[in-house]
Amino acid sequence: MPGGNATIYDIASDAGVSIATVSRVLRGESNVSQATKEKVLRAMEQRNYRPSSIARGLTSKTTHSLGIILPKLLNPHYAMIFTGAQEEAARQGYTVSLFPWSSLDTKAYDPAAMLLERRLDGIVVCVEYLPADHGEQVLASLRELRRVMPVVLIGCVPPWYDFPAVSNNNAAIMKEIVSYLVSLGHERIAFIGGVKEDNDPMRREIGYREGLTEAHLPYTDSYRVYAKGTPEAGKAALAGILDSLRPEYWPTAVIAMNDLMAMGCQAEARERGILMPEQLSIVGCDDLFCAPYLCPALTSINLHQQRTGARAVQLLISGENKHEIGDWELVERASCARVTK
Amino acid sequence: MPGGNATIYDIASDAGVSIATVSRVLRGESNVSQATKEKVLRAMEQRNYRPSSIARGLTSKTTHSLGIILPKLLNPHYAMIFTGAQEEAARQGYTVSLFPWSSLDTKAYDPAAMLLERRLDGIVVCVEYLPADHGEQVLASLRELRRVMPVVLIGCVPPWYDFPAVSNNNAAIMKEIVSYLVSLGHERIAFIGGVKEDNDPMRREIGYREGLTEAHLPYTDSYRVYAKGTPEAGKAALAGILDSLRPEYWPTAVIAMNDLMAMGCQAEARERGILMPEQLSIVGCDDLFCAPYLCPALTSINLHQQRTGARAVQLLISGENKHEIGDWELVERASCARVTK
DNA sequence: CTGAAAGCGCTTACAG
DNA sequence: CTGAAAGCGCTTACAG
Repeated sequence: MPGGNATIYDIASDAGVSIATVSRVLRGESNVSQATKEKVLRAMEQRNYRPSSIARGLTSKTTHSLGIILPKLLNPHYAMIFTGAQEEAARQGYTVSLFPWSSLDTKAYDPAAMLLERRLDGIVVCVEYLPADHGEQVLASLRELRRVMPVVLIGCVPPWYDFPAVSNNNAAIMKEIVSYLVSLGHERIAFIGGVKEDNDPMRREIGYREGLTEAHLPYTDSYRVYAKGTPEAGKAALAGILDSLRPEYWPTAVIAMNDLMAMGCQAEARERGILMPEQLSIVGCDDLFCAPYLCPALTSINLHQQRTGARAVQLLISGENKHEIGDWELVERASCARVTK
Repeated sequence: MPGGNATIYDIASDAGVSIATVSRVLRGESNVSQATKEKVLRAMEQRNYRPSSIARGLTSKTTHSLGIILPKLLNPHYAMIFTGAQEEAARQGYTVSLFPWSSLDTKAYDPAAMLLERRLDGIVVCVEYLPADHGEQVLASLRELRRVMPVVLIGCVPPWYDFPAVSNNNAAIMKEIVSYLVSLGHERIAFIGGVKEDNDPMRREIGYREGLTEAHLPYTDSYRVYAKGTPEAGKAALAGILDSLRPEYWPTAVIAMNDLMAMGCQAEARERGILMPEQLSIVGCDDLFCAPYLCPALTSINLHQQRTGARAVQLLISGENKHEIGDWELVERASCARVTK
């Protein structure tokens, strides 16, 4: 047996000490004489001994393993969050396993699942959105989950949820995007994406309208389309706007909820022969790796997702009940242009 | 205590039976009378009892948790593999945690790490490439890892490695791409990407040259550039080719090792005002979600990565020592055109 | 069909 | 500074 199979008993007998002593040097306790410590260390080395984290977990009630619930790893936005979370976890000696939760927005989560049997030390939950019609249901699931293990939220988290979380001020982001487009002379600015959210004071809706108000621009229902965050949905959404309006009322700029939707918008505009950015400016969000390679290169919002994931893990491990708001930057690329009259 | 805290002892005493009996119904053994079974089930329900997979693991020597080692989750190619692996694992009651292994190609892996203490039931390792200069080193690491837990490989895996694996016939893929381009009239076909690989009989190099040979086209060193699989590297690689040749010798088509590199090639061509696909056809590989949204939409190879991940997990769990070769399809999009003379 | 007992590989008081 | 013993929550023979 090359290794991984020796137990604390083997080491103890090899070193001529008790298992309690071995356990002490294992955990780096100071109350062990230098001499015995070395004996034990040598024995462990020779056997290529690795303590079983699972046996350790049985007594210590801590598994050093975390979970993360994501809507969809295939969206690089979440891959970035996961990567940040995993790296931070590894740094602190934790492992993280993936639990997709595609049903977050439709069904109550069943905490009776695999999740519970794993005795995780905690879990990061990425909340994509809190639908107005059943946000309460989602919240209830989260609370139930929290009764059995520490939870840190990422995403849409109204302050009254009282969960440790790291989120973004989506309202502020949207407002800045609107201001940016206004500064380029845009007056007809569409906003595509997202379901009708609950009344999170930081929801995008708020910032979008505030931005318009500040610029003394009217809010128009025709420029606001609800759709889920996929390229296909983005494409269809823009098509819907264009089909419903006479060309002279077409928006000169559209803000997409995420880069995926923005990609779809580009595809639709391209098909229709709408020049970008001359006739249509587009802003996305998430700043995916492909944003610089789209046509035109997509202006987007860098959300520092890896940092977000890392912070969430830190909160989880430290147990702090903080709600942090991440910072972000508008990354200007070629997809936005000054309005030509 | 709402749940997750009851133990098998609680259930046993509630139901008025021994823990052995509880354990039996837990594991769904048949030799339990219907009556006691129901009593036990009721007790479990009332306590919201969830067996501890970690206690179970101590005795049964099986943790039902798998690992996956990826070069880089941020490349959607690997996110697809992971997703497929995770879904299949969940279906079979397994959990999978992520272990990035950025150092696979440079340093020997230290199996003494976290990996070992976790007592995983097995691990899927994605091998990006087997560098000619230290492929042996990588192989040695893999073998060492395998001494302590079951391993299934994904990626570049020469048959003589004798590992269970699911890989692609990269040679066949490359050959088909070359044939496809030849059928469009291309004669100067560049191949960008990958380090110099070891002598895997299915390596891309082989197929590339075979394709040329079959079309009675010369192999030209100037059209073969080694570079790693990032957009930046792809961009630089194409720039290198173009800078080194007089325009009349420029390739009319380039095959990129993956879509990431292809994106970089597009960017470089665009900057130089080279028309795509009229003056330059490009083929990628991996068929990332963004491929249809690039300009022009990128022709690529669909590798069925989710299926690959799922199969790897199946091999891991079943313990079969098979080497499977996944199938794939060329997905034609707008990035390739007939050569104009 | 059911139970008593040992054991999995650690940690944690408790003595000394 | 070190050891004997109990215990973590299960599974697994072994009896009956």
